[in-house]
Amino acid sequence: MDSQHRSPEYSSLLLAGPRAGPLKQAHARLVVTGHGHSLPLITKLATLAVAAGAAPYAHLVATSHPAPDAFLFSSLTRAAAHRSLPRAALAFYRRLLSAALPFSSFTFTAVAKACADLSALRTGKAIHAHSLLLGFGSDRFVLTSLVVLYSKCGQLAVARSLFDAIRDRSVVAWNAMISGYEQNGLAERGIEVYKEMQVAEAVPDSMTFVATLSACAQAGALDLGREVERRIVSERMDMSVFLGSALVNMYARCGVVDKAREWFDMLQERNVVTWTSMIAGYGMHGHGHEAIKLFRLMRREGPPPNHVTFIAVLSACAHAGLVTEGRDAFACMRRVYGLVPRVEHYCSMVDMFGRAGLLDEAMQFVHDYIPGEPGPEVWTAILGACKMHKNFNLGVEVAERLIALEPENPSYHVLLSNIYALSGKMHHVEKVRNTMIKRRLKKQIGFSLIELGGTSHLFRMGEKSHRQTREIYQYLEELVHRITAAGYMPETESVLHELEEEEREGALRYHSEKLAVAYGLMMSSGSTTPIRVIKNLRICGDCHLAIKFMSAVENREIIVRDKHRFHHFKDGKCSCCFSNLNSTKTDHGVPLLISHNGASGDYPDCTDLAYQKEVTDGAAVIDCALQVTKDGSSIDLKDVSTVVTSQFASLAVVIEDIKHVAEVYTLNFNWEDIANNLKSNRPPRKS
DNA sequence: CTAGGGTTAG
Repeated sequence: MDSQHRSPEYSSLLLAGPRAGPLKQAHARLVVTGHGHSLPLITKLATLAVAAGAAPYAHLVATSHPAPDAFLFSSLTRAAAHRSLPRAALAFYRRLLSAALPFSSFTFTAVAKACADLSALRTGKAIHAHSLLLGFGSDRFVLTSLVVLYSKCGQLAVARSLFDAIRDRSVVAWNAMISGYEQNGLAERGIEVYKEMQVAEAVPDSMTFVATLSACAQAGALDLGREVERRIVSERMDMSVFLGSALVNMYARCGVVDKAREWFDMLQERNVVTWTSMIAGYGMHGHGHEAIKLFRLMRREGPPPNHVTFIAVLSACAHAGLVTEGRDAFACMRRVYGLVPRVEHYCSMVDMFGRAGLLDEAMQFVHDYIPGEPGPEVWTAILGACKMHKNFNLGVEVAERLIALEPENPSYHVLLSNIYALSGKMHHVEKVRNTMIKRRLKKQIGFSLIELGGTSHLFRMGEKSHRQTREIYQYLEELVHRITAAGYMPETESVLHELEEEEREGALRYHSEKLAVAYGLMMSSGSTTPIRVIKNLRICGDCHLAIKFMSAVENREIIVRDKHRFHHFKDGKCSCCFSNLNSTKTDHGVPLLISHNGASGDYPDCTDLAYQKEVTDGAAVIDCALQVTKDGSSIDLKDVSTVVTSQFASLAVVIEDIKHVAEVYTLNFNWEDIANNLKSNRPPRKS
């Protein structure tokens, strides 16, 4: 609008835009016309160069200026962070430091994002401390960027404490916190934040819904997913490709494939993620043919598939026994799309041959296609096939190879003992067991969840803490009698030491998934809605068989989502086994609400302890640095020590963190004085 | 003569 007020030089820069070639021409013009030292022009030039991806050139332009100012380097820092050039952003930030130029909060948001992109926790902490030293400790933009930083580095407790410290939280801050939990596998906590947001009457935007739907997908929280969908529709939100994909993904991963497809068809815009989510949804539920059909359509009229698409396609083929289709897909991956297969693709292929009983082909594939020495993932896939098709000699060989590769990994010992158990060599099973005990190797603990009437019920093997324990066990006993009468035979030997499974002899009938399913059936007899259970590990072979029978004798659809996929049990069959896949009908109607926590949540493990420690340390750093005066030149030692000694446990951490800031950013403090002062002001120990 | 921040899908 005011282009007539701008100099021709400035206009020529704008005209060049974020393109390296034209920018260099404009640069030449600046030099020739004598504007080569104009800071505003050089700033615009260098910033555009960063936007063009030419960070080294921008760096050269900026540093060759005789008197660069703060505006120049902070603009460059921002531009680089924005273009996801984190290393360049940090380099420009260091220029500001070494030139002793002033900082603004804008610089910190940029450089925090750069650290987040790099997952650089140590540098990120130093930048955090530095921002505190300069008095930006309560800037809501800086705090939000730090929430993202600590989330990306897996430090959720620190992220949360910073989030809590934000006064007047913006929707961006809420979104960052929801997505932070979700990305770290703590979907339940993300959902809690979404609910807190409602209570706080903060206004959500489309990113809020995208993040929340992802959390729902991860947690299997179908009811909340539907609620979010209703809001999206009733508020007439713009259906961006992000939002659309999030909806497809939510429905697909919650097991409502038809609804996922409805959205998929309805969307105006579909990209590779939308297509991949839908294909993966089909594959996960055993609809291999649908997956392939959609993949073919994608090849004809969709965006080019990528690595993730091929993982979905190959896994769908493996589970549906579509060997020819899988082979074709694998072949076109590199030839047509130039994608180099990764270990996941190799594993899916091996798994595919293995499941189809083509063990020789699997071995041949490993030999012909996998470059170098195959990794443990590939051997594990081979082993799965050996187990399935009872090839004990090869199985033992492979398991021993795996143990040699990673002696401390408990799951390989479990696999070996499974093979021995299946082949009836019980004395070998005992030997492996003893080895595990001697080396203190423990299996992961499994649990299953079912949500009824808005309350989530968690079961571990042999769980006795539920208030209806007696009824549940009684119900399960009766159920086992009935399925036994129908022909069920416990897979005793294999279950005795099942893969990644709850163990303890004689307790196989009380595996967590059996308890959860029994509870669901008991509490809803007479109903026709499917039973939905989520398990954190893979379902065990015996439970798989038992639940097939349960679906028949109870005439109920039972859906179990395990670590890898969905199992739709109906009429004595499961959707995951292509050999008995006759009915491919998906669920419909209102299912029992299921909730699930991916990692810690209510489930007692060591995570919460770790959280406690983080909170203390993080709070101490913040409190301490807040006591430091704004220009960073002097510290009131008394104030610092008062605060820090109240957080006595984390004294060392505080000193270390601030020291690190000083080293990197050449701030001159007298560390010995500070340390001594802090120590002498320690509170008396409790007697 | 110079901008303007932090958050999204498999």
